Amino acid sequence: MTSNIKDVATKAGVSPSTVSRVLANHPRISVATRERVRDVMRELDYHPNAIARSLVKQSSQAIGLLIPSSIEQFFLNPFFPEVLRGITQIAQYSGYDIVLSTALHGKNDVDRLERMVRSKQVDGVILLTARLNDPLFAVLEENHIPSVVVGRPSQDVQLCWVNNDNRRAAYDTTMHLQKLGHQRIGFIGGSQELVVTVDRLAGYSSALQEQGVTFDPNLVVSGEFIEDVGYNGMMRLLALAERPSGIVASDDVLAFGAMRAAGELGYRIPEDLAIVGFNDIPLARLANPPMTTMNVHIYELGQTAAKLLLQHIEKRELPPQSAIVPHELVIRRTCGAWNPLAAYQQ
Amino acid sequence: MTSNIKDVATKAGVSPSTVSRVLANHPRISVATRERVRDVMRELDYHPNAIARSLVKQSSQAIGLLIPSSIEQFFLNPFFPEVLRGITQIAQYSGYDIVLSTALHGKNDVDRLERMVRSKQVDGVILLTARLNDPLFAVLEENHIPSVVVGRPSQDVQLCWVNNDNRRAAYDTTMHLQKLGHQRIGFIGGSQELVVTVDRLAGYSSALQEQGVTFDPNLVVSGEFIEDVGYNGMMRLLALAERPSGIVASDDVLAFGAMRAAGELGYRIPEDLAIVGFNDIPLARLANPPMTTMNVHIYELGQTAAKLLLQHIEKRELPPQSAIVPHELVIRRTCGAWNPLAAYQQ
DNA sequence: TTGTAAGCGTTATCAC
DNA sequence: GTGATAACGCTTACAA
Repeated sequence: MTSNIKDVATKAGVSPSTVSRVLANHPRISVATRERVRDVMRELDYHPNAIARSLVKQSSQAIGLLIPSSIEQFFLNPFFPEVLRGITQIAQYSGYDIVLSTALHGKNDVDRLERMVRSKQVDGVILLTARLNDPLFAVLEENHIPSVVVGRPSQDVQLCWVNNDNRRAAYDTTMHLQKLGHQRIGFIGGSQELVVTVDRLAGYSSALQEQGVTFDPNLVVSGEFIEDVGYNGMMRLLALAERPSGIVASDDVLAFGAMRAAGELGYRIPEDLAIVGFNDIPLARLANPPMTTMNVHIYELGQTAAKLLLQHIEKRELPPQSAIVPHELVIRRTCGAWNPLAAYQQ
Repeated sequence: MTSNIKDVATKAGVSPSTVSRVLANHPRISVATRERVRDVMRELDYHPNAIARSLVKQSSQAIGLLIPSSIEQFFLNPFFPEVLRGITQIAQYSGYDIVLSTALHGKNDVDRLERMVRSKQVDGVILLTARLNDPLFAVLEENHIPSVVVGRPSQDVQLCWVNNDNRRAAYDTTMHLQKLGHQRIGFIGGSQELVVTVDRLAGYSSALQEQGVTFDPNLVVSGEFIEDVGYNGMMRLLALAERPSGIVASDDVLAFGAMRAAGELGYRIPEDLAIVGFNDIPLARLANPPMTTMNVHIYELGQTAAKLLLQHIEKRELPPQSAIVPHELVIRRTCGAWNPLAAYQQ
């Protein structure tokens, strides 16, 4: 049916090893046989079996992504497709495939991760989220699996990671609102189990503290990274006796929800309420008004993670490394700081 | 280092085949040995090698996705993550992994597809776009690879596919605008090389025809599925001596671009200009004004594709099947047909 | 109920 | 330069 290396060898009148050598572009092989073997390959429409090769080479030329068990969460927020895009770009360039671990329905993340790495399906893994005290880190460390975490491991583990300086980034956004005169600033964040939430909350409160404002837990809401959470959170904040005049949202999707709530209640943005998001997703620019948001360079985050992983796959003895991807506040209209003359004031 | 089936066998005092049998939950195995082997597995922290298993079983329990060579295109439009989400959901449930074919930098799609399927890396493939006269279809057909196309193959091939009735869907959106009194309706679409574009264009013009309006090529623009194309397209249409009063955009991202252009030129939506999109991406609802758009149930498209593929992987002799996923116009504010009383008019 | 042995399609190590 | 031969780690007749 489908031909194998032996068929090619026989038909070309050589041994399988020779065929394997022309496959690998081995230098010490005569031009004549190389050509002949190549011809036969074409003739037989031969394609080497990647699985067999992986078995003997003990490497699959693939990197695994552990998708959070809630797939919904994963693909509904533009963050993930965008990291994936960065990862894919690097993988593509280096000839690595990407396998999405989805299997083992009903099993927990630890099992899924173990299976993926121990079964030799992939040469390394990228973790797409970092939870507080995440048991996955231990699995990676114990198994000495080349791996990179997108985010910051909360424990002290010997692992590679790529992150933003989230504390600083949140500090910067909060400070931006404070400089615009806001005293009472609310925070709408993701799950408190995520390291990123904790870090951004810390940055937010350190900015308050620096301005002599005491942290008010009533001004903080958190939940999943979905629009509804932003909507409901904003509703709750606006129902407060002393409502905030500015909002730091830890994700653009949350900010969108917050804007929708504010709009329904008749608040004008930015006149009555300033909102700053996080991520600078493509649609932030298209929002009405266009959204001020902290660009964390998600694509670069993905690229860097993949590069780091590939390095550690090729040289397994390399010590763990980490990288910080810079952030950058993109000032548009929702914070009230827009200056239409800026372009002329160089 | 990492233990294999032989280690387990030795330590448990049985043969490798016995270990293999307990792995496969073979019925005819004594409870005693099963327990003993299981204990040793745990003790040795044994995980079966998936690659070796694939080699002998001639199946990888993975399905491949051929990502369009322009990754940018792929992840930048919410359409793809959403199909992927549907596919992933089904794959997860059935214990299949997903491999994204990204490798072979610089090679063309045909090569990438051939490599993926012929190298036995995956048990089947899903094609995420259908181009006019796409050479990929022939590759799939010739190789008798279980496969499903998301979209409609333009040629007459013996392949599974899942699609919307795009002709009808575009007819419906166009008709919707016509019923609202629009005579001059523009069309902003994706690449003319995609079957989906051709189909929607056909539906658009058949609706015009039915209303006795002659098709005007000046009212049609097309390009990639990116926001800029919508923006520039709209600019061009609005520069026309006789500008359209309604727009059918073949993608919400295009519609967003169109709205931005209209806004910049001072046109009010829907008073001066009606716009209808396609896809109902999450942010369509959040647009300002909220966007009227044709929901094509992308998630279901992905699910159906995956289900079909899995069926054909398990029973390879099954004849090709196809499925149509229903569409549904979601009326919001950009078409001017919003009726705030609708909820009370049951 | 369990063991033996062949084989899945490659690559790597020696020879020559 | 090229060819035997032995892995790689598993499954599966066929025996026992």
